[in-house]
Amino acid sequence: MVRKQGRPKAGQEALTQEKILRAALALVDRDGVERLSMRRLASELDVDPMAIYHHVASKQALLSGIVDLVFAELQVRPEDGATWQQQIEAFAHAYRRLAMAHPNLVLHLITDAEAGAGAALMANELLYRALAAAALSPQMVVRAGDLIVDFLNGYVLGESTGRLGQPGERGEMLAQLDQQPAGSFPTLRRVFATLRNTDALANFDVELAIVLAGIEVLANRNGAALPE
Amino acid sequence: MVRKQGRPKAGQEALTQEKILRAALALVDRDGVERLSMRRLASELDVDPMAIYHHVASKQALLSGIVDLVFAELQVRPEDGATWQQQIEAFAHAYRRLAMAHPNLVLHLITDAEAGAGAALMANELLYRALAAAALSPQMVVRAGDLIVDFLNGYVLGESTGRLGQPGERGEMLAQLDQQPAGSFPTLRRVFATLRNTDALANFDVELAIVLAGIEVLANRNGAALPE
DNA sequence: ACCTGAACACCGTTCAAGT
DNA sequence: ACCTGAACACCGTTCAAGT
Repeated sequence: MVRKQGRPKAGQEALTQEKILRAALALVDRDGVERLSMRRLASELDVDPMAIYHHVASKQALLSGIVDLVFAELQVRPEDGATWQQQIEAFAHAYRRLAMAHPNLVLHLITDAEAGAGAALMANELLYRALAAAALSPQMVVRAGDLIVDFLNGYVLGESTGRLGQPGERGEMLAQLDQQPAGSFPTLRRVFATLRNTDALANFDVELAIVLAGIEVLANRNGAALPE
Repeated sequence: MVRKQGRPKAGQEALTQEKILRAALALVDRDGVERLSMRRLASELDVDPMAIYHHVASKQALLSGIVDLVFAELQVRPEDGATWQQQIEAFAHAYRRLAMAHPNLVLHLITDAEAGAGAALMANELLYRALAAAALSPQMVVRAGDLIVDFLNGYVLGESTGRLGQPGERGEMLAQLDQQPAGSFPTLRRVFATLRNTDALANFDVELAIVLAGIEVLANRNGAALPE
């Protein structure tokens, strides 16, 4: 329990920002953001709590650093022969995979805008390239891009907070519904009646397909494409 | 600063759950969720911090209570002559209005699934009724409903965290872009070049319209509607 | 029954002091 | 230059004590 004071001698590993961020990410992945504290992190690193402040400015900066770290993993290799729909699907899947690799961080991933800003740039470049290939006007490229990002954020947020617990079950909602007076919420009952014990499945892909279909409609309806 | 101890006499207003929740919501609306603490709330109510625990079980329960309170305000009057698109638009606008009335709470509104569960039931009933009217199969009603909710959540989250600060400016992103080496992010530059100083506008409605167009495509493509 | 006040086990962060 | 340790101003929550 006794630690050396002062600068570590050669041979001892020094504390670095990278090492701090990695440890913090591991802690968040394991226990959740709310269990991340400077003091816990320090004890994880076997270091005085205040040592961390020499490498990161504040807890806020620590979290942004983790977000950056995770966003840096986002890589979509642009396939050349792919249609614009396939490009967007590839991006969407990469984004979802990234988010679900760190479910406890999803809220911050989505929310901490100025962290991941660099990654956001790359993400939008990919997205806009695909949308421009769909022959949308610049205005519509931006709107369609925003829509896709909004949808993705909403989806991964729902998924990470366990909106639907397990395949097939729509847990809380069905439970709630069963407590309501008979005759209330008729449409809900009708829909779920035909759905109970239906396997839940590629919801993500279906929702994305609807969005893409909507964008396609707009593309066909809309003359002014991006100038080359 | 000296307060009476024990049960308040007749004539003095007693502390109630309702009063606590209202004060907490006001505090959140004014200062943000992160400034909400039991102790601050108590001092706002001119009461010992621990008095609150007699009416709400924990801070978590307090937050859920606020979320419930806000969701209870969500009311969409179903217009009879409306098309299913108009019904969904009405719902979407009501949801967005609700969220933007309490921007500091949006994250919890979206995230705290088991709070607002009752409101979620009503919301989904409205949504499903509209989608069933679009002649979608039960499976597709659920997917389309989820998509709309995902989109709405993603949108209001972005809007509440100031994704785009003010009309016309895409602040952070443009700033970031200007710092990058020339030639990088070609599509982004091309899109924004034709967009700078274009007024930002009814983005929400455009994004929603794309979603509705996508759902319409699916409705036409898909035979098995809900049985009456 | 309802409110109080001390206490416990935590926080993030500052700052002077060590090596 | 880098790490430590005490200190400050906070937290949420428990529990015994007041009226």
